[in-house]
Amino acid sequence: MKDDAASLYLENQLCFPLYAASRLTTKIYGPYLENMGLTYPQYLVLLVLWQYEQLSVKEIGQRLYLESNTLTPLLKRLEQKRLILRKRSEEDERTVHVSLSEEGKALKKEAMSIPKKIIDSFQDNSMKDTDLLNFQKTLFELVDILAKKSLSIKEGKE
Amino acid sequence: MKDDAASLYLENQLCFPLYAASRLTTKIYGPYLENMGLTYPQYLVLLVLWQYEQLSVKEIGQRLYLESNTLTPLLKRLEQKRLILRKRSEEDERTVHVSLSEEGKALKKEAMSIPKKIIDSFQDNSMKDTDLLNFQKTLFELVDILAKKSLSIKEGKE
DNA sequence: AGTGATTAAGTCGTTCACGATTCAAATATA
DNA sequence: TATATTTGAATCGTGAACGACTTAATCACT
Repeated sequence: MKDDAASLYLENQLCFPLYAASRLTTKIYGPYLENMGLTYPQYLVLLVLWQYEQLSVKEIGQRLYLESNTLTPLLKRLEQKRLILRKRSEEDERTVHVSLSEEGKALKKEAMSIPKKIIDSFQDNSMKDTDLLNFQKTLFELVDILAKKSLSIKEGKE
Repeated sequence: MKDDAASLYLENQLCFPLYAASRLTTKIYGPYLENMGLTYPQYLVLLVLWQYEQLSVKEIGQRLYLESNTLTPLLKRLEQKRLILRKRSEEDERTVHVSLSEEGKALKKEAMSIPKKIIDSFQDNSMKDTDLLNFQKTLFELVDILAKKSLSIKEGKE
């Protein structure tokens, strides 16, 4: 990679296409989530709760790479929608346990049809399944590396 | 892909790792941009202006997949920092031309050192260059497909 | 037991994203 | 030429993200 002006252009960067792809994929989810009255980050929280039943705010954050300053207001909105329950732990009063309400559990059935719909809507595209699988694998590796990196940045600061 | 609960889990999805990777990479840019007093989206706008000198709000949006409701306030902030100029076109009073101030142009030199620093900070990682290049290629294809897709969703709505 | 550090959640302020809408200018069409 | 439609930018409201900070509870160590 040459250290000249070209390296500044969008096409040559990694961060921009990730940023664009993230926003664009979220937009594809949009109509389906709107039907359920959810935003994408709210859907992600439910996703981990459908998998783990009960988690602390901290544990949700570890899975989504988010912190309490983002999660607390979001969880309050999910609570207002009667989809989750928040309860302060009795063993450790610092932690708050988040779990699904009956409505929250019920929403899982509806949500299960989304991935298939998203995939179907891509039937006409030109990407090979093998390419996509490979891509996904690298993407997860990247997330892993980035998470460690950004953690070390944070610790370096402190 | 089976249409059961497993397909809901984060590990099996594409959108979540994109979302995570996007936020994590932005965080890596953080310290460098902070030195220049910029946010990542502001940096992106300067990036396209360093490449094209002058663009309308619309044209910037086409390159970054953003619309005026996001760009207008952002551009005003860049104007306040004296990095760009905004001038309503005389041929077509609807469009606003955005161009770089001298300070904005001067910032390019500083910005040029960032990509190398980011890359260097990844020296110790385990990803092969070839994998990364392949990944980047697929990522751009994906952005292209997603952009078309989300455009057709939008038009279908209208 | 006492105190100093750490930890989990929450608050606050700023900046994105984005849907819905408005407004004025330009274009198309009757 | 009138009028309808489209277009580019801007405004508004809501919900993320996130840095910096606060608060209260727990832990670690003497």
